[in-house]
Amino acid sequence: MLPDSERAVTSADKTFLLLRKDIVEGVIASGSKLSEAELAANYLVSRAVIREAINRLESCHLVERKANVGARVVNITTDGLMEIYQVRAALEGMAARLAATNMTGDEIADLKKLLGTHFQIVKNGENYYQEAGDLDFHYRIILGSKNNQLISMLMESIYHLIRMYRVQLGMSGPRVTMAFDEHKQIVQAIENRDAELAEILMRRHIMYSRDNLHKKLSGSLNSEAKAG
Amino acid sequence: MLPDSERAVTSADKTFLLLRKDIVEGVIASGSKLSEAELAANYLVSRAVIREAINRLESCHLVERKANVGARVVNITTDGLMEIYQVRAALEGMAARLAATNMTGDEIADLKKLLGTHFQIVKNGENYYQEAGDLDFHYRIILGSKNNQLISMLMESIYHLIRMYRVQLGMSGPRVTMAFDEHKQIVQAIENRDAELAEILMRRHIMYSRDNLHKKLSGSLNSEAKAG
DNA sequence: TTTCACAATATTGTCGACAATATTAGCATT
DNA sequence: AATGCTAATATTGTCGACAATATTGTGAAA
Repeated sequence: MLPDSERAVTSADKTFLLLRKDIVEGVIASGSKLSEAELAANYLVSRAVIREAINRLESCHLVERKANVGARVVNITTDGLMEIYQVRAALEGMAARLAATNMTGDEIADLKKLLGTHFQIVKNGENYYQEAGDLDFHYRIILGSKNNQLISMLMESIYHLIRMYRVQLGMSGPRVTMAFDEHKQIVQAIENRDAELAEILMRRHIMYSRDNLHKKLSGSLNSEAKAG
Repeated sequence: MLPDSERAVTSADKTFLLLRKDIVEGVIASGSKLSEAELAANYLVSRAVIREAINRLESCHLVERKANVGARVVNITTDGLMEIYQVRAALEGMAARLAATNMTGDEIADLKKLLGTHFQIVKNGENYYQEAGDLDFHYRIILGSKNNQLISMLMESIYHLIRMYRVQLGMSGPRVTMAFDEHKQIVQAIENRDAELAEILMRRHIMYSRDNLHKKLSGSLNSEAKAG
């Protein structure tokens, strides 16, 4: 059973999830305006629930609202993605540090098992890393930090933002090149309860990925400064 | 003139700010239920604007909502404050790192000037550090990071949360013991454009403060694990 | 032709009423 | 008396209408 907070019970919950999905996957284009009336018609709900959904999207930093003007999906820029990765490095680095102390033996064993399945995939000649598997790896460490503030920041806003970028920039899918060895090192550090090293390795892992993205994107996307 | 995002233009804006003030200052007790009807009557607005305000308070992690049940002000616990400080250390450490690279010469000069006025205060025999001054110092470095994601996370949620704890635990006011030397070191690192050191020092500065709080609070406040 | 003012339109903000859900109170049964 | 069911009450969720604000379009003056 899902935890109480994750289950969509109310109409606004469902609409929020639908809207988030459509934004993340680009069905609603980045930068486009969100008309309350229009959305209410499309999603077959009243403006009130659309407004509540939009408010929550704003909390995730997926849309920006201006009073008496309306909401727009955030613009995708290289700079924006780089900023997010910088924050991610700081937070997930700390998560790895805390996980090294706070994960139980069982949780670490599970993590190693996950790593084993990933190794099988790599060994079997498939030279890619499933995105889902990568996410699973990171999720476990984030949850392993046992810090609810950290968990909610990463899971409720940053990860959806990143997914939006990945999907819309075509960086998603199975061709993601793997960093299996980096994952292995991180798990080893956690198993050794070496918090300091776990943080350093996790941060480096994320910053490598950031540099990769930067290389692929430089030139292909404007990195304009935000206009007033 | 205030930036567009800071000006409260709509009724929901104003109510949000009022409610936040009252929660942070303990006028509305931590753990207490927020009845929409009651608040609507007290603040002389409709339930719709109360609901919007509560939604925003939830984004700040100041209240928690449960579908069809209602919203409660978050509970204050030692563990909670420790968690927040851990996140703060990670984010502000990163902010200091980025500030060392991204602050302009003028901004650094201003920061040094601010440090000078603090030195005057300390030298003049007042053995305390004004809380406002401390905040001002941290704000400048956060803004100096030039990372909007980082800025919004720290300014829009973490800092209000911390202030709530400080006010309600009586840790506020002018008796805050100063860490002038630590501030000085941090500024020096930024001036030297030593990003690595700036981060280490800022993180240590915050973790010292965290340990201080922990000592003062241990025993005086329950640190129960969150129930179901 | 350009620019400014003003009217017309469209969009967001706010409200009160009703629907759906949770909580409480009372009663019957064991 | 304790437990479980049902009805009554209270609270949150949703809706459509109206108010307030922004945007657009039109026309007059320079």
